[in-house]
Amino acid sequence: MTDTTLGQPRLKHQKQDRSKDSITSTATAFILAGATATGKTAVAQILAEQMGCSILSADAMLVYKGMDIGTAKPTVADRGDIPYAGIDLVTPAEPFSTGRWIESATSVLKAFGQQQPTTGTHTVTPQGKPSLIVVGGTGLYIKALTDGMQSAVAPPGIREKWQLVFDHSGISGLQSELRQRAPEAFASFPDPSNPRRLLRALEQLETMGTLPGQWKTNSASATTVIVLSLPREQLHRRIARRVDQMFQTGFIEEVRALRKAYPVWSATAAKAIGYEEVCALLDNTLTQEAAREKMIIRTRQLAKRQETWFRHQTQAHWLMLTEHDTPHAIAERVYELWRHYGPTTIHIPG
RNA sequence: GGCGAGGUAGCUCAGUUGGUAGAGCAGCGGACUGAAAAUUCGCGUGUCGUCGGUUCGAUCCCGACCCUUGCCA
Repeated sequence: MTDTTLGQPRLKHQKQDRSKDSITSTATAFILAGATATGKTAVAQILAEQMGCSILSADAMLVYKGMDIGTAKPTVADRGDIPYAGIDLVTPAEPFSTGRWIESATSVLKAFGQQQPTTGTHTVTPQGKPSLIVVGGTGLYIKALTDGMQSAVAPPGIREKWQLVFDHSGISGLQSELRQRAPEAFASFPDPSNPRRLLRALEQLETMGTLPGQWKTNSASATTVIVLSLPREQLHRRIARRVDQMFQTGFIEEVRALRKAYPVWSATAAKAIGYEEVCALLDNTLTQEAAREKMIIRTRQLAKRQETWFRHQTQAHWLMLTEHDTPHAIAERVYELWRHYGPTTIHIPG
């Protein structure tokens, strides 16, 4: 089959990377990405059923238990018999991070790694061998998976320390701290007015002695992610429709119940699109029409940022869709592309 | 119908003592290494309601008209 010949150079390339890092094992997965509301969840479900795969969600908001309607999480009925990982990992009261997601993903991959051949013939559906579909819109999670994120858990207190610097002396405080510690790195810092990145850079510098730089495995050229995309105007229409559906299917009630169960939410969960607005609605600081409007706008802006990420940060094959394409038809096209590219090899850390 | 206020970017508005105009939001593009649905950077020509008048020159002053809005009838 043509799959294997196409897959060959990639495998060689990745084996080289593997030797210079202390990565012990690999797994393979098919990766499906795309902006929010492009329909990737339904497509992944169909493909998982047809191929006998499990699904690993790469989405920063599906990790929260109970945040279902507003995150467009597939329902239990939607999921059928397909095992899902990467969802319902923590409560909205707990903070979450990319690191925690990788941790969780790693344990999933380990289970799959043992069942997968590391080299040789990869077919799209290895007979009798369950395979993994990674689906999601959080580009950083996918890239962390495919390219290997430098790992270091900062000891508690360090971020707080730098946060304090920021609170007291603002962005210029962080800038001068970084300039002092790493002048040449600061000079070429990509966006020096971004407090998050400055803060994280200082945190990492203190913890690991290095700044964020090279990805661990430079396999971007070998990884092909399928990205679903709709024309902007059609996507905007779908977003508006989906937000209205959320309200019609009890979104406000969901948020009300969640607040009762968890009076205080983590900073990450509290910023979720829709949840922030409906909380404001319940606090009477926003009308329902204003909440709806704001949700639609924020979702559109998210979608735009997601597409920017996939355009520039991942080796992607874009699948241009129309709103008239059915999930089954899309699934068929994705399947063909997966046949063509073969699965992506993922290095499992540890 | 009378009196007042207003009609400027997709929206909300600022402004020009007359030399053809700029903010916020939206939109578009970019960045992104453990907060990522986060955070952050860049991009502003639009018959200044319409038609006349005054003027070297009008979006600005004057007149008429159209539309919106408030109060009084």
